[in-house]
Amino acid sequence: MHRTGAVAVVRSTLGAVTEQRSGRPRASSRETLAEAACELFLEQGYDGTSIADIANRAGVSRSSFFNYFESKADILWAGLDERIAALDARLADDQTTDAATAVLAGLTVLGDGFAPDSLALAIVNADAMGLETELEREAGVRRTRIGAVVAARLHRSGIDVIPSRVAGAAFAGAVLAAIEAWAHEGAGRAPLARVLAEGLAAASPTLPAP
Amino acid sequence: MHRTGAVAVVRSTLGAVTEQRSGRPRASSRETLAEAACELFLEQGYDGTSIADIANRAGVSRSSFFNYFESKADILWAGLDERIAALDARLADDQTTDAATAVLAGLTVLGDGFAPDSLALAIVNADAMGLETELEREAGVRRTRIGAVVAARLHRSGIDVIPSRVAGAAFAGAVLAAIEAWAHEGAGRAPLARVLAEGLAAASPTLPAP
DNA sequence: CGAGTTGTTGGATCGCGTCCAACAATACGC
DNA sequence: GCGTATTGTTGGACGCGATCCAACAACTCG
Repeated sequence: MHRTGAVAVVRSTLGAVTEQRSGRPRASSRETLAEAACELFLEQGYDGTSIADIANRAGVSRSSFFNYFESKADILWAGLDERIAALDARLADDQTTDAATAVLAGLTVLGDGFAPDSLALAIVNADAMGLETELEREAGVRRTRIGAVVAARLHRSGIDVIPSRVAGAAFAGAVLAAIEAWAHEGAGRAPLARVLAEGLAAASPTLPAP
Repeated sequence: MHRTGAVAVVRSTLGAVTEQRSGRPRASSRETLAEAACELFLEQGYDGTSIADIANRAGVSRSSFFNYFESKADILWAGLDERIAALDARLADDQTTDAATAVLAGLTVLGDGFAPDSLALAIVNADAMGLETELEREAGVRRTRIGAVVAARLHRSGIDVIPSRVAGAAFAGAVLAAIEAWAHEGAGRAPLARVLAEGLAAASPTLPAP
């Protein structure tokens, strides 16, 4: 069986680290597929675009699409999902006594460096893409996930279940409201941080008085 | 074309009002289908139960299922969805100056008389039914909807967009956290009102100081 | 009894998501 | 250079949710 783990690290002249694993190289990338998808969403709408269409424009087969994204909806949300996973790991490891500041810090870094990706594009062009209901559904999932992560951290620090969940929901709502506002005011121009700070401030009163 | 609107109201001896419309009577009901569905979910799991299975056990055809529910997921959420629609209508009509108390009152009546239906059963037996991810998804949709309704009412009264959405998210989280807690502590025993009040209290600090 | 209305049924269709076996392209040890 | 392990790609099949539609059935009313 696998003798070495079969991973070679190739260091280029500039020192950039490119992980070069054995086996056939990928024929495409998430970015390529996401671009193709967004083009098609604008041309034909979200529902009018099949996964086969997207794969076809990106030059891969329909089967391969699922090597890059778990579902059609994940095209738009993959970026945020990664950050939520990172937030989860961060808050789960956290040993601080002050859960409130840990949550605030975690959510702030979640927003830091958030790039205008396919999600921002989709929010702005939601009507043109026929995405209204789709975004409602999928935004709800992320709100739930963020809320659960935050609530778990708060509950671990001794806060009751219901207040923890309410606070989690408030902070999750702050994140998504901020993303939406940021996308609408031109994701490229202003950083997400400012509007996110406004949301976090609005949600903070749900935390127990210090 | 339709001459009278074709609706006859039949008043029984006890005064109960049964709307008797012209045309073929329904062969089943939401309740019958929901019961059949819950039985099957417990026996085979949610994913292992097809809509054909449900319709079959309830004694109707698969096609007819969609005359009663819009989707498989709606079997569990139809009850709450009706109340959300009522909340929406109530808050949209509301002319009160005090948006905060209007929201609190609206959410309280949303919880009043909430009966332990298929949703409560599903929450309690989520693991047995293999519903964990499904409930996460669908609960998120309702959280989003409640949050949007509340936020719209708050925003109409002059509160900024982001604080409105954060407060909406907090109150929506309160409702769903309350329903979940209520289901887990035996939906039949205690009324939803008490635990819901706890949630609303936890969410209230997101409202502007009076 | 006939007309209008409402509901049921089966079948067709479409797309998402899963699964799988066959095949292709790479790295590595020899 | 050659086998081998590994990783990806591809096409096809499948099941299921959901939509649509024409034909039919059951009821009310005049």
